[in-house]
Amino acid sequence: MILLDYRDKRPIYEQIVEKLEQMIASSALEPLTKMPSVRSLAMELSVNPNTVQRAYAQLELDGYLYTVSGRGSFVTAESEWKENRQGKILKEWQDAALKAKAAGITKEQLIEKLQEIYGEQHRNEVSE
Amino acid sequence: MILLDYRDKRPIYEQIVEKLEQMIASSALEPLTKMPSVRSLAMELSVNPNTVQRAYAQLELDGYLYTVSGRGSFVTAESEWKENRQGKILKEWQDAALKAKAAGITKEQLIEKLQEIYGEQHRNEVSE
Amino acid sequence: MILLDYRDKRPIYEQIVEKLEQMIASSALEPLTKMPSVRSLAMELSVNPNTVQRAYAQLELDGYLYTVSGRGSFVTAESEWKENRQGKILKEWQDAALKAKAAGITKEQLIEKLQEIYGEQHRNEVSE
Amino acid sequence: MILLDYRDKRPIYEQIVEKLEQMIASSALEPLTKMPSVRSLAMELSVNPNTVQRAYAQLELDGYLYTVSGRGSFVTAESEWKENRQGKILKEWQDAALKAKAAGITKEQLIEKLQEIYGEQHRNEVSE
DNA sequence: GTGGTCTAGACCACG
DNA sequence: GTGGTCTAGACCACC
Repeated sequence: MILLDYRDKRPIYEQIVEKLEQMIASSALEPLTKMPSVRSLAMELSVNPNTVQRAYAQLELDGYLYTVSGRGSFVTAESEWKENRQGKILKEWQDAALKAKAAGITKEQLIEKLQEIYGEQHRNEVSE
Repeated sequence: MILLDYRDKRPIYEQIVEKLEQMIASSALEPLTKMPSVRSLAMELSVNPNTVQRAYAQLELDGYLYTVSGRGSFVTAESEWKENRQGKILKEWQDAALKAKAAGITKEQLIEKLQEIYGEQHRNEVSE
Repeated sequence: MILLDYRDKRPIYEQIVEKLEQMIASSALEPLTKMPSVRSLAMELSVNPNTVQRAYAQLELDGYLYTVSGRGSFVTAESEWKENRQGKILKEWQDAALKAKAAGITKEQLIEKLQEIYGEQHRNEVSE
Repeated sequence: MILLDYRDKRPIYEQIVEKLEQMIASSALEPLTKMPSVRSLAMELSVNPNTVQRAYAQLELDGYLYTVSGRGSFVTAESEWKENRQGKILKEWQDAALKAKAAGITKEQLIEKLQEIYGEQHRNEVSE
């Protein structure tokens, strides 16, 4: 389910975090679901358990998971992270927009691009 | 003029690159201007000359500077980087917009923010 | 395997780049092979790790390697650099040929030399 | 007559050497002609006299000039450098050709390029 | 262990 | 004085 890109310069744990975050945000992993254990997910991804551990820790920090000692990790209810997440993403987008403005890109150009983006219904993957 | 943030995870030389890039792009440093020497800027920033040199090398690669051994580094004419820069920045903005869409932020919200951004005449600094 | 010439005016890192480039281009180092670590190659060449690192960084820029922090550097698949490389080398050759023409060397002389070069099966090393 | 390119990464004295070499080789400066004095050429080029001095020294080493103390520098007779020059240029061309062969460029491609080069009668400038 | 960054200090070629 | 390179040695994040 999760595909790691070893040529990506970002650390692996970060890639895992991002994928799981997306899966949770898109409800592919539903609230209260039990996450796979650190060990089993590490096996599945052929990755060091430390790495998965780190990803889980990050996700817990960000409010996507909660961990019960001895029982495992679970997906939290939406409310915990939804607002936070949107805020963070919106802030990044604003930064990018400010840079665009500073670089001389017009509002009209950006709005046109927005129309394109929101027009496409079936591509919600981030361009690379 | 340049403020370094040592708590920032990004390397120092990259911060220097970014700041100088902005200054050049915004014409705070005009074409053909002589840049401060590697050593003097290093002193000013309390940083090792190697670090500044690395920043200059990167800026040269990106077409913002040209450098002549024994004479100094100079700001290039606009045409060399302008188009390239806009393309890069626009791409980053699109990625951010796609993420925003995926996170459930509506087109209307984004357009409203754009109005604010392009309306404000006196804040063209990138938020941090 | 790699011999450094300290009397050569070119920087050491550039010599390393050139040798490795040749080895990769001639498939002496096959795609996906793990390169020796920065430190180990530095030891082997009796050179500072920084110097090797710089060479690797250059090779990555040129598309011969990709490198993953904490895991090592790896040879890329052919396609990434092959075309680019041929173009660059052909351009150098044309420059040399134009100089030869300007110096009064005839087309016939050059063609004769070409016959020799492409006739010899066992000397494909660049003369130095 | 001589145009210096301050954005060229090669040292200035080398650019001067190359231009003068070309002028001598193409008989724009005839044998036994007196060269301009170091000081006057330095003035004309807006360059440090040391730099011109160095260029003259190099040209003398290569056999293009000879210097008579107190009288100035003079262009040598052809025989002194002609053979030498052709040899050096030919060697460079061979190196380039060997690299081309190693990069998988065929003899036919090179010969075709040669036809083009020797076909053009009016472009004997080195491509850049 | 790996690569990435940084410092301090040195030497060189160039102008 | 200028940029370019190199060394020796250090610290960090990641796996």
